[in-house]
Amino acid sequence: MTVAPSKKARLSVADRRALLEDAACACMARGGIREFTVDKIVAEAGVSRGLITHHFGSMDMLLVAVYSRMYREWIAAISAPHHGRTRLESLVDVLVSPALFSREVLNIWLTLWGEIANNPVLRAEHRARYREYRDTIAAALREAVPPGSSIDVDTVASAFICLVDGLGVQRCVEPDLLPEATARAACWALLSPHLASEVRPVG
Amino acid sequence: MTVAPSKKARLSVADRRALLEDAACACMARGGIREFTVDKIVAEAGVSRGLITHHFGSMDMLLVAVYSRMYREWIAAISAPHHGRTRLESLVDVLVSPALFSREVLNIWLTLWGEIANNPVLRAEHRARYREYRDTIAAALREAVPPGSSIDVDTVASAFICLVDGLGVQRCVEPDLLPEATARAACWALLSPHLASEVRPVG
DNA sequence: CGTGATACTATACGTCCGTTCAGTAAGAGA
DNA sequence: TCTCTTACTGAACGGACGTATAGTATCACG
Repeated sequence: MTVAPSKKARLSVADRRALLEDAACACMARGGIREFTVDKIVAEAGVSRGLITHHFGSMDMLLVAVYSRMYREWIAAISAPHHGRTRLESLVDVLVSPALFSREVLNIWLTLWGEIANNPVLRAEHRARYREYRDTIAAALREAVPPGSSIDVDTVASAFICLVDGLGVQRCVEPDLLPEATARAACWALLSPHLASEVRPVG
Repeated sequence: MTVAPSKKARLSVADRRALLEDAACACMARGGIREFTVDKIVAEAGVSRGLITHHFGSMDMLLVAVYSRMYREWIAAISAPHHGRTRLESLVDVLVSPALFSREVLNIWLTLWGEIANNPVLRAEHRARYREYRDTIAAALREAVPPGSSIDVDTVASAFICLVDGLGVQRCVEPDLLPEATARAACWALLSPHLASEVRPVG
């Protein structure tokens, strides 16, 4: 369970913060916001109770750090190099891959969304990150639309993000009802009508 | 704020339960799961602390009651009579109407999803309700697909539900970024390719 | 006009929450 | 080797949590 590399080792601020964020994510993945508590997180990280305040100031600030970290990793994952396929194809594949489309990861997102909706600090963080996310998808989309097309890639990207979010909800709540292939098909059902025919994968 | 129709009136079990469920929904709509507490709910309802245990046994059971109620009302709303339009058209309209597509209602759903993902009792309740929900949409869809079409309406209904869920997340987290018209357009973008051309509304 | 059933109140209880803070010890620089 | 900074510990705090329960008051029924 608990990773205890050495008994009394002092870590750099960055390393210790990362370790606490990891532990916080593990707790959230396990039981949502109810597991996001000081006691659970420090037990997971194998440190003392005072350390969260020392490094983050408050639980709210740790929550923001976790959110920021999740978004950063998510965008990095969908921006990963694509081997001999279109950017959009590899992007969709990554989104429905076990790395992102797992109950654990999605439970963290679902939990964070519930907090964003009710936490002004988190919402401010969200605003900036969402823009970056949408732009990444819009860029991939722009490469795949037929030349001279009049569609607004930002709008399509927004709708696509909504679908991906909804697929995530479904997958998190009832994983067996939504296999990876079905999710991928749903993605292309939304995207294909806007694309040049040669870039549409088989349905 | 608090609805206090009479000072010491004794209500029927059904009425009092409904009143407590209303109060619980109001709290959830206001601040998610963090407002779903005994103190907040009884204050909202204007009753004493013991009443939740008396009528529901525990907070967990109240949560299940709230979930059941939300789903019942949601399905009733999308099943409402449609005046001179196809069932599918009026269904989509209701889904993006202020009655359902409001920050308050969606905040309750978002909160409940987070709980379903981590609460076995709620998940069992969800399973039955979701089936009913999907069947309602599949029925409306079946009326709109071209005769002899080979599409699987259940699959399309599932994908559509995911999109609606995702639109709800987006709308709840950042209402201004997703106006009703955009949401409606996203719905039809997913549905239209499967429909007979004469039933597609203008984009 | 009693009288029993029970909707409802109000208090008390133990647990867990996030934060504070005085104290400890590790490790870099001298 | 000494010293100073600070990462880190762990106990203590006040408050909020859900639940249990003894007591009160209301209404149906006789």
